[in-house]
Amino acid sequence: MVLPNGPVSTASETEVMLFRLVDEYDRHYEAAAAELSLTAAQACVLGRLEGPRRMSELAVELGCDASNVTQIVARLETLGLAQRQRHPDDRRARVVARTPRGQEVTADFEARFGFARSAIHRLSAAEQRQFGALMSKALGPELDR
Amino acid sequence: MVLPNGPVSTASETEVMLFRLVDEYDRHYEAAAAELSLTAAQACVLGRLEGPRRMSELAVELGCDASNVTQIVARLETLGLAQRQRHPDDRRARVVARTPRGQEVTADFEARFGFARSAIHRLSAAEQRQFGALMSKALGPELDR
DNA sequence: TATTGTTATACTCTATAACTATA
DNA sequence: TATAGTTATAGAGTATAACAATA
Repeated sequence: MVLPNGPVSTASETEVMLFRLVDEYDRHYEAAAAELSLTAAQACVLGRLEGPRRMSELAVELGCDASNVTQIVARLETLGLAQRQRHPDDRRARVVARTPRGQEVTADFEARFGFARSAIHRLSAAEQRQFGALMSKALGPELDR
Repeated sequence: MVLPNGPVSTASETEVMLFRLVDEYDRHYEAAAAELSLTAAQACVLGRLEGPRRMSELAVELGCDASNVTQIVARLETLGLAQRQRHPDDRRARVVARTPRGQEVTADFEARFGFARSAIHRLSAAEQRQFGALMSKALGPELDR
């Protein structure tokens, strides 16, 4: 459950909208994963395997402990969606990649998780640009990652 | 971990910004809770206790099972932040409310979780209105809850 | 009989600490 | 010695099923 609090008494209308936006986003994300019998974390990791990734890279990217990545990737491997191999240059390291089945599931997930797209497509092209610019400004200097 | 996937290949710039916005929101939420030794779920439930709430109400609102609410509220009770009492009119039901200490912690949490406010305050008043209107339009008819 | 909430159970996420293999 | 990853373990979120108390 990653739901934000409901609107607080001092919240502006804009804050309330932001809260709902985040809430809907997260709910749609989990629902799309569940439709494929995946947890959000599994869908999340699988989605990041555009190409072979090192375990450590994933941990940094997700901001979580390496042991956590180990477990999730192990599960994806059991499910036949990902595979670990030794890194050719550093035999301590491992690289994870999607299996062909993992590719399919990823595509399926992205098709189901249409929230971002469908939400944005309710806006005109000009509104989309405006929206992006406003989010960028709102996020401010935290953009570094 | 409720991180969305990284930008997919077909993602528009606007989608990428939305992804980052949601990501930052969730991270700040969890971090603020952790600073108070709370989990996100605990902070979430505590934040919803503006007044006495029925367990069943909370479950519906959070979109989760009642047994889940029982556990989280029980933990909040152990921590001295909330308290359950029998509903005066229906002795099957219970109402949960914050303790005075729970009030303090809630205020503290909201002060720490300044993300929404600080993000929005990077925008001018006119931009805030625009941003709110765009989010509202993007969310579309899902606003019913 | 239906509803509210709890308990028991099981699975997953997550982190910490200890460990193995490699550098 | 330091780094990459795993294993063992424990706390928490979550759902399902069975249950008690009340309606």
